[in-house]
Amino acid sequence: MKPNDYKVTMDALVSLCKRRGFIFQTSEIYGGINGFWDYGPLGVEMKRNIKACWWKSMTQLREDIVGLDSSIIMHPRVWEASGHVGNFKDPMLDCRETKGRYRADQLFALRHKQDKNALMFVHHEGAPAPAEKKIKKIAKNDASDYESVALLDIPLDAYDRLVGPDTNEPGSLTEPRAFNLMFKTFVGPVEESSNVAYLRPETAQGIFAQFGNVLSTVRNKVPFGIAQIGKAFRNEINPRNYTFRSREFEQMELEYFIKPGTDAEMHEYWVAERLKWYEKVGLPEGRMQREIHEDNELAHYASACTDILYEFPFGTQELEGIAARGNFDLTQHQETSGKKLEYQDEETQEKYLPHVIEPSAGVDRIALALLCEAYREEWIPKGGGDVLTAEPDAKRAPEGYEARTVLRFAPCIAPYKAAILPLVKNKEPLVEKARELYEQLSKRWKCFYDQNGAIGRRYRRQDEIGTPLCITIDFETIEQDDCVTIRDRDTMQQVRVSICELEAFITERVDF
RNA sequence: GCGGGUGUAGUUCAAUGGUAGAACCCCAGCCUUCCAAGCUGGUUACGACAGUUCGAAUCUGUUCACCCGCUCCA
Repeated sequence: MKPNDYKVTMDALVSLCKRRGFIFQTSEIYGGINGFWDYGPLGVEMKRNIKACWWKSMTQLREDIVGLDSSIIMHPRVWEASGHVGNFKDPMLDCRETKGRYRADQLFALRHKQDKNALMFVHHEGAPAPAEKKIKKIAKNDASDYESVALLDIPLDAYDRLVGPDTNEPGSLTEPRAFNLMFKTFVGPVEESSNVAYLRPETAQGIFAQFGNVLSTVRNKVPFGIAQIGKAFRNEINPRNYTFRSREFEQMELEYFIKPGTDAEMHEYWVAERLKWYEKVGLPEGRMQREIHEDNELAHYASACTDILYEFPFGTQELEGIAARGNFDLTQHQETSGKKLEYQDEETQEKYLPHVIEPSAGVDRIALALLCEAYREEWIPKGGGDVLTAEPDAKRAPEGYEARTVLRFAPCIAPYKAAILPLVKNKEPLVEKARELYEQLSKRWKCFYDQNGAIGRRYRRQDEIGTPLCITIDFETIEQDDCVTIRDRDTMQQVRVSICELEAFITERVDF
């Protein structure tokens, strides 16, 4: 089995994440709460590294993008303008039989004009034909004896006489329930409706709402972008797959404002840019997919949308969506707020609302993908030779081999960049030198100091948390050459490096 | 939201309605000159709440969480 073919099981990964402090269930001592997760000491380092790599690639390595950190709670009218309030306050209902889900306000029922206890036939708005057929077939009546009534006007105690749009038996429809995916809260200590506010369901709207202020302070010219990283909240109906679909999550969003008409070209550019970034943080092309949304799947304001997906053990799922949103959002905010958000093109003297390309990525999903991708169980031959990738179902390594678990993170993602290890701990000069080196290197990188137990055990422990480099101080370091042994996580090969060249050596291998 | 499954130590697993055990991990000490060595000692668990019972990890109910399949995912 080739190393790249290894496929982790979620059980093994979840177990390691807890054991080593990457991810914990939130408030676990109280039994947890569905859809929320905590990042432990290693997880938080890893997640910060993901965000730092993104932030650097956006705001440091290019001069056309600036950052923003907008508040999580914004004026409620932001969400009216964006469409989030209007689109998600609708009551929905389910069919127990077909498992279908419908918007209650889009359904109507044919009700017998005289017989109030007769069966009623539910149909979609403007499409009564199937229900009329059922009147003939099931109720043996004439459709002209029936009148159409909005489903929301049907009393709940009559629901057992409703025949659903896709069934022939009554009583399969549940009561309508309000589905609003936004978290509600109150601003100020008094809980009244005039104080209702929402936890943002996406960071993007903070960018659009501040478009004017940013534009007037940074003097950037179109095309230019505003980047933001932050928490967002959605009351997902069904959180699933470990941290993949959480109710509280972190987004990295870029709104890249462009000249109208360049949408297709810029959209393509950003899809390519983002794929390059994924490759750089350790998600190889082979496990990534692109999904291009067809015209009929697009939201009404979008002209193109491409999802970037990763092959998780539980299925191929979305990490990032890159949408061409036209000027929908700026138009909405301009209209709702009454404030001009136009951009003046200095060359043409033309005023317009820029169009926007929106690469929107989920930090937690990327973290999960990176963990899945990095996880390997390997069999190491005791006498040297080729390392084997463990067979998934094998309980233990074959004769002559030892098992190791390793997270093969890209170094820029690894929680610790290097472990500093004195070869033995009961020889004071070694410990002293190691501590000195640890303190020196810690000024530049997150490092780990460990003196406990045999050196081999310490190497394996670092393998399991993905530390790319182990730096060992031995007697030669002290007595002879002022060099250290650097052991590589992936190859397990060792090289001697002079301490004065150490920082350059590490920089070359771990920096993004 | 529907259906199915599972909850015992950090992890993986035991325990006939009657004293909750093991392995690995972890911690401390000893030892140790490069890939999970050894010795000694140590910490830590029945998801929660009710009920049945003289007695519940075990039986019943409720609930919470996680997993699988559907569903949903602006």
